[in-house]
Amino acid sequence: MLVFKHGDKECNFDSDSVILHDVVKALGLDNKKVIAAKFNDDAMDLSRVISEGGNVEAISVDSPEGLEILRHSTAHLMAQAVLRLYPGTHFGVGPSIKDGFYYDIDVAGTITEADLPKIEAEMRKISGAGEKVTREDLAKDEALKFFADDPYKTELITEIDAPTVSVYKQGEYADLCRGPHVPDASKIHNFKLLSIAGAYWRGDEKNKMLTRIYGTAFATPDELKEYVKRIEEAKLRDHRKIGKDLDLFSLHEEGPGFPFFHPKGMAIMNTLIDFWRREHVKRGYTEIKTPQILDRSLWIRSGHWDHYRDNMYFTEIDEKPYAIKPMNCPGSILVYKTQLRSYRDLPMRLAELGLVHRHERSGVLHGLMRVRCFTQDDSHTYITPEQIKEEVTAIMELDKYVYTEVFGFKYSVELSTRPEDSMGTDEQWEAAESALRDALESTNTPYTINPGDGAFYGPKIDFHLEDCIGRTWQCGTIQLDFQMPGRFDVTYIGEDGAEHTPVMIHRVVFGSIERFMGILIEHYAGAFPYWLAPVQIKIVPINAASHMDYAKELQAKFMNLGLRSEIDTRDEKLGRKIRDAQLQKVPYMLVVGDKEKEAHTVGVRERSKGDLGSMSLEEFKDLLSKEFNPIH
RNA sequence: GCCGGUGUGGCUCAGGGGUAGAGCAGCGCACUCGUAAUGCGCAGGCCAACAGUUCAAAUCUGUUCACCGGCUCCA
Repeated sequence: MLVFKHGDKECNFDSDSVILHDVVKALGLDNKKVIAAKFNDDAMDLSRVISEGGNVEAISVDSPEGLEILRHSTAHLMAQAVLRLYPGTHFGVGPSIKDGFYYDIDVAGTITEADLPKIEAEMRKISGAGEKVTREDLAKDEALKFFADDPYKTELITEIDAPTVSVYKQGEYADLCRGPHVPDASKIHNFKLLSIAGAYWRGDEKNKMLTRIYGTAFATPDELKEYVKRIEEAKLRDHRKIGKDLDLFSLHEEGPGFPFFHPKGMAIMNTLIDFWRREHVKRGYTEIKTPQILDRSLWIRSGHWDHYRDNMYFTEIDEKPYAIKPMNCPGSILVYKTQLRSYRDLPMRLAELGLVHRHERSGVLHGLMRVRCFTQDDSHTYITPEQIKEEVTAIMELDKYVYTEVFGFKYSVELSTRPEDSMGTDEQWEAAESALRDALESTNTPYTINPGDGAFYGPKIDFHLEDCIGRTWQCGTIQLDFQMPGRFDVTYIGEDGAEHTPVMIHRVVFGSIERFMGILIEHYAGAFPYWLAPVQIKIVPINAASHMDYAKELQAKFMNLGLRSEIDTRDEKLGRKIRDAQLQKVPYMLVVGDKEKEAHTVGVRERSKGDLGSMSLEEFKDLLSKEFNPIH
């Protein structure tokens, strides 16, 4: 007799084996949403035959686990449809991912986005027919025979470290797969194929490029609709579109990856820099500036020639080789070394807004997010080994303030360890890594480890901000460096009167100012908070002729106060001028007509609150002073 | 760099072997207007570049460049 339990419920079967679905039913757990079940914590198909007792739970399609199974099964459904439409297609891998699934396929000829509806229609046909999904366990050699004409599955099977593998079949399609899956295709209704792209087999660019089809599936039609809407909203926030609409920056064929900033984009960037400088002065930093182009020998000495050459640009001056800087550290070191330094000078925090150039492959360029030249809000901090923890903690504090309090981002922290291509000894790396770990743990900062992703000269703590679409962007980083100081004979005189080698911290907060702006544009959807808005106040005269003098008088006052204002000088109707100011996302619109001109007031309209009525200029300034503003 | 797609006036896009079109923006004129689009008119493009096929190319072919979606890489 087999005994099954779910919580305090129990059922018995007077047989040697039983189908899992029957157990689920007997325990009263079955309903239309159930697509799989857990037996002793292992997720399994409902059709699985069980020959021992144990704990059983139903997996519903609206649970995270169920959704993952649904999407995985949808990938199989798609594969079956593709096989019908494109016989002879071979299949790579087709997992479920965050927000959906993909399948990498090797198809004769090409599939384009225009073919997706056709594939989707075939999928609906199969789903409508309720194609059964069945599982079979095969010994490895049987499986190899079964998939003999499929090079991808053969490669996968060979690497599996188990005597048997499972194969899922639905109609003419069969796939090597761990499962579990929905019992039949009729469980799959709410799906959509999204896009098509190339992807290397097993993610290795040395391998063949397969065709990847992305899609998604949800438990309910509403959730699918919601998701599609979210993608469309994300498109509206695209910083490349908003950057054009709000006249912030542009990109040109003449300089791919080298963004051009327009006056309004510079207003934002300069405000960010203003904020950055104030914050750094408060925290004991001083600022330097080092050249764009430096002798190649410097880059050989720093190790960049050996480890970073492929990303660098080179040039020649008077027949001598030079390099365009991809990082600011060697320049900073030259500044440090201009004097003999004492332990009393440390920590020495040399900040630099350095414009660096890095060669990026053409296919990766993306608006402001991925460019070939950008400004790092860098600092190189020279400390004694004893100061590591305190200094790293202080930087983490700065990051937290900037990310959450000023900009309202969520972020996560990663510790990246030694990469393959790196310099230094194991002991140095171990010491550096444990110093960073210590700083993270003593501040109770949750973090994950990203093995092998450190810089070539040291491990790092990375800060990942989450944007409106849930994408994460690496911004801040804190890198511990035991290499450069030694390479450049950087020293300080200790209390003991002897020469010592300082530890160097490389760190950025914004990361790249250009990219940070891109993230902010998407984060705010162009509606920058008052302190950052490129145009803070739009003055809207009701009548272009008779109210212009007053409008100009107001603007002069705002200019004096250092506020960014514009007058709409067009001979248009008021409604039109308001609409355009709204579309430009200007925080405050000041309507001025006869009434205001006479009473020396302004009609205030706030972009999200609407008309606030007339008030004196003093009252309006008072209103502005209540706005969040970290540079006051 | 790789795979696929795209490239037409400032912007968004239609057209597609017979010599280029719309809406918005711009300019002009009229209206002088109170919180999300006033009307009429004018002007603006060697259809990404270069080669080729053709009597004829924006349209077909090839190459290059840029952009878009991914992959790999990355701040």
